[in-house]
Amino acid sequence: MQSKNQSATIADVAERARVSIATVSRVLNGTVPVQPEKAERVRLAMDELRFVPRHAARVLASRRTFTLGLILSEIGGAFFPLLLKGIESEARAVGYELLIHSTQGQHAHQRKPLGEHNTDGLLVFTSSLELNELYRLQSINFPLVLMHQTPPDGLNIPVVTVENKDGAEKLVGHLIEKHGRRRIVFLRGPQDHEDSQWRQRGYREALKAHKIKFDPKLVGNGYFEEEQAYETIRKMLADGMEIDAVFAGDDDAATGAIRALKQAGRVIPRDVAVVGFDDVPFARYLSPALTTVRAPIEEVGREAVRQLVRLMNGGQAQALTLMRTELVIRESCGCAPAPHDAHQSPEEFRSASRR
Amino acid sequence: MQSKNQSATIADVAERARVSIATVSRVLNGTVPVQPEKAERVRLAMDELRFVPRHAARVLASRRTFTLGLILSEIGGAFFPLLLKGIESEARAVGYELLIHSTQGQHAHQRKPLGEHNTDGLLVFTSSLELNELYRLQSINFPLVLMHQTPPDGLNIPVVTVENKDGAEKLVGHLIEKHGRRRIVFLRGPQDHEDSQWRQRGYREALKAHKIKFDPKLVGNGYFEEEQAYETIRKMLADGMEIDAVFAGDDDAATGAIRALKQAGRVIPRDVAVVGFDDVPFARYLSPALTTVRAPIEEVGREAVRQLVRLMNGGQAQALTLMRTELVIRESCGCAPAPHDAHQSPEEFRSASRR
DNA sequence: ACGCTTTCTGAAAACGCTTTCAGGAATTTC
DNA sequence: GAAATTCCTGAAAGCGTTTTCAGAAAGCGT
Repeated sequence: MQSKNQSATIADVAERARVSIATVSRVLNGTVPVQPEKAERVRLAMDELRFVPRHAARVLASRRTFTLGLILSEIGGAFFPLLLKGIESEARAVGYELLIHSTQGQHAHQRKPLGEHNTDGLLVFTSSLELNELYRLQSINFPLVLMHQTPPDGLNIPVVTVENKDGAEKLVGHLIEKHGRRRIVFLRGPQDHEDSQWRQRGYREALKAHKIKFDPKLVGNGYFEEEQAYETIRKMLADGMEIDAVFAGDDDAATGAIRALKQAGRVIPRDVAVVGFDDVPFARYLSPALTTVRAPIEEVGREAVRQLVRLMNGGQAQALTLMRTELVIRESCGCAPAPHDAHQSPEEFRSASRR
Repeated sequence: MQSKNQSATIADVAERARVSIATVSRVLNGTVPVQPEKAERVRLAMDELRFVPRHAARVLASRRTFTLGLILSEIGGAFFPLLLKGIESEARAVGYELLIHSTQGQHAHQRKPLGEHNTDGLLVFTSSLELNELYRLQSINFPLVLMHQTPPDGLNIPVVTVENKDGAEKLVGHLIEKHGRRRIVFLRGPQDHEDSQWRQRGYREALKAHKIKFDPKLVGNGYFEEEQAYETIRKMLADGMEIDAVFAGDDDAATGAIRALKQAGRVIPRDVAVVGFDDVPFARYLSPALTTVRAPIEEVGREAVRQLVRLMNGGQAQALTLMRTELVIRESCGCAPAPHDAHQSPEEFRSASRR
């Protein structure tokens, strides 16, 4: 029955174990008890034939894919790997495979790469899925969890994100209170990125709380990217804009801001303080070490999977999961390095002692 | 026929367009010309019914999954996202979905998560797949491409990797020739990581070429991880070992080495030079800016997909694709920073924008 | 107008599983 | 000891596509 270069099927196993294919399926899935002796025969036959169930057949018959999809706009930056790590590890823990797709800007595809036809549920990062696709999936009751994006009007999709506004407010407050900064640039992220909008709100509230007038000129585009942030700060400096701090939107942008400032001969943090957001792994290794806000990104990924699993099992998910963020004070805001700080460099001693 | 909350099938479309399901399938896949008028009716019906083909049914019938698998030991470090980005973008470009699985140390799973049952081909990073599974897949002629690992004896699997030995040799040579270092530590990666072995070979050849006796004590474990490297260097220093340079195995480990050295009060590069490998994005932002070897990691990912596609299409793949590496001199080796600041050399601007 | 290709089409057979259904054997209940 | 229950099993009906096969329709050269 089993041709030599064709992998074994459940029928081959059944034949060899002298049972029906139904029984083989049962020992495979453990759905219903099987007489131990037969079960053993089946297991033996599976081994001998090196039987591996065809996933597609299984999916087709059971209408479950045991796969979940992750859809995001772009792979890149220091943020992404953390998120992915959280998602992947949790998905694996609950026995799901992970299908990844990045839309990479192009929203136009007719045939949707990820959806009810190949996954049991979808994790959607920021605005990587078109609105009407979101509506469609919701309307067929397809399990969906949003990350870092609240659902559009009329949609009731659980979301997992971090406490952006609060973090930004504390961060900017710190800059004002502890370091007396008043001309603080904000580098916003991509237009449709909700994190950016919340952070901007936090920025403005901090200003307001300290009676500093909001100056729209101090808001520039950082796009959460090193290069873009570099360019924006470079231009501001070239235009002779007076600034004494930069809240860079995220850590990638902070990196670019630092580069531009150093290039222009500004000393950080003496002349201009720089702070980021996220606390990605390399933030502490920047020079000076970056003051930022720690966002539990990996945990966001894990939690999103958990919520999705609840949904896929027919349960209810929490409408909003807001992860706490935490201020991480290092050097780039102007705070002195800790006495024996492991990350301190000679150069950093210098700028610190000059103050 | 189509119940309200059940998504449409090809039969629903056929009925509405008054054609057979075979015809629907044909306009779906464009396999065989269909009378334009009918084709239009079919397309209309598909739209109206919001028809999305069930992936599983398609896979089962066609015996192709249009999915490729990526299997790796761990998601993490600065290396991984670059690789993934290359793989994902190329996979998308050639119309394949990407299934990801990390073995995360545990090699014991009986049921293989990725294989011929759910993918058309597999990308295997380092030694993330057991030997016998590799043999099994090869024996059934399953398309396989190895990344950063040469195939075990008897297996003839194409591999894509980077020129490790050459890069390491040049790097260590530079340390010796230009900076007169002679007590150079090498932090090796995980035991089974081939990159590490080649780099170590390059390290030894450079020593030999300059008539420096190899001292096994100077070889420590870095595991390609910040924390491990930190610990190893810390211990070496605490033991009073005399060293004047560290070749850290990779950039992550270099970061840890730098931290340990700074903490012990050593000035980099004056007292101890530090160099890494890979040139991950943050390498240039370390302080001092890291001298390292640029490995075209993203390109490795892309090329691996290309080779795999050739294999999946029944063609021949190149047995070995060796990507060139390139020395990137910055400050941590002892070379003077560029005129204004190391973060600003035109060369670095360019490469920065590449990411 | 006649055979002969060439195009297009539909019926039906896979593809390899899960799941329902009904029945036989074994066990329990009274 | 008969009836009722429980437990296990196999036959067969899907799951939703692609693909083969044979035939109908249309085009072509003479």
